[in-house]
Amino acid sequence: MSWKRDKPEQPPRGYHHGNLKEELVRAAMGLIGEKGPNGFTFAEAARLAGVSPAAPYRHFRDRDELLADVATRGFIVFEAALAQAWDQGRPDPETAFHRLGRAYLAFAHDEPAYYSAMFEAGVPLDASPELRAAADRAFQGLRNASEALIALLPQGKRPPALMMALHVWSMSHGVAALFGRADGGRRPLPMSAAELLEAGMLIYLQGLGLGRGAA
Amino acid sequence: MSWKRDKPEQPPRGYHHGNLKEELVRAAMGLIGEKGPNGFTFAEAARLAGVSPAAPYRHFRDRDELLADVATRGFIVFEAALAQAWDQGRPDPETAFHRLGRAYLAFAHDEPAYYSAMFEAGVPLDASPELRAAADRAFQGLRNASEALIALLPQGKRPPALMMALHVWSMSHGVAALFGRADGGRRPLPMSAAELLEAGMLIYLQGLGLGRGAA
DNA sequence: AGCTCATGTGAAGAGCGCTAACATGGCGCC
DNA sequence: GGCGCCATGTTAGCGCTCTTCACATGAGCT
Repeated sequence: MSWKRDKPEQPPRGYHHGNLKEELVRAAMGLIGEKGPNGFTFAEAARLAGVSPAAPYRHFRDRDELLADVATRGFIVFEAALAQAWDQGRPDPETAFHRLGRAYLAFAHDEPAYYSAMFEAGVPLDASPELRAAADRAFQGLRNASEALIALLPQGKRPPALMMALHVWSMSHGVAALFGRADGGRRPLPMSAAELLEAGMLIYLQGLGLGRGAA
Repeated sequence: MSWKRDKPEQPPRGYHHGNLKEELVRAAMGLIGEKGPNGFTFAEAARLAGVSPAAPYRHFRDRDELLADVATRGFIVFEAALAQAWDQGRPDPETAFHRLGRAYLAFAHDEPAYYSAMFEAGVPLDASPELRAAADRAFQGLRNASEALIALLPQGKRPPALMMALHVWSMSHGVAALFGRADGGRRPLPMSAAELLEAGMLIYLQGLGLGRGAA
């Protein structure tokens, strides 16, 4: 015999779902997180949300728009995480900066769905103005942190903050993309991705003249 | 009126193609290069090669195997390009090292199909032993270069070569992935990706104590 | 109470991955 | 030189996805 609940946790709903858009996003994130951005399927997200395959089209123009939406939300959460880690450079910029690096990797590791949608799914940055804006704000956070660090240097020896921010982002993304994910199949390391990035950043800062005690 | 050649360069062939595997790889690379690793379709590659949609399965178990094959070839070409740029560290390791960096970006820029298959398509490194071997050889090239540079440092101040190679790869990949592609939609920069990487590497080397004239 | 429109459903077309059964003919063997 | 094997091609078809269209439902405003 079968109880009426064929699917788990299916609070009976009427013809209208009421909160479909959010549920689709959550379903999509679950799929992306476990099967990668390509394993995700519009139809399957609909199935998980308990609606017909055509229903999602009332909320997203197409599959790519859902992906872009996830990426946008990702950048927003990302920026918040970075801002919290940076904490306005307290107690001092160097300490805060290393927290920032760890936060970057933690995000990539703990939010694979967001990170995938943001950097691996091939979503063009200008898929929507909101996406671009969210990405810009996140980058601006990195840039502000870079500026605070650079301010510790004597005037003659200050590199452009934009360049430094780009370097930081590049190295962080490189480490995260190549070694930071749990998605087996990539290279095993003698050190954790976090340690690798931390060491790399220390060397980089040293090169700028921000070595320990140099300030 | 139409000349008999409906499709360009279609030398009439019999039932058997004769060189289908190679032609499929070339078709796949064309598609990946212009539409990304997801835009590539097994069926379309077959169409480009002028065979039926089922024919590719005589040469590749499935779509992923073709992708892995492209990635493997990519790593081989990549390793050759890096080795040529490194040129055994001549005339001196620093000069050769910067050539290496430029070669990395040039490869990412000039061979988008290879680079996509290698780093963006989500092909697991152990999809085949050949793939893993090719990737390992490429990395070994970077590692050897790192070792040569490190040898310039006084004994007490030498970091692990493996770590340095990982840093170099991370930063290179980060720059290439975020800013180095022509696939519009990403961020416009006040400097070229090559300049960005060059500057980053200079700062990093400076941090290691390999600054100009420090050797 | 009645209307309207956002939000759902079902059916359907086109395309893709992949398999199975069948066709062809290049090449090695006698 | 003729024969047969089997690598390599073909056609047919299943199940799935994305997407669109016409239609159904009912929540909320007037």
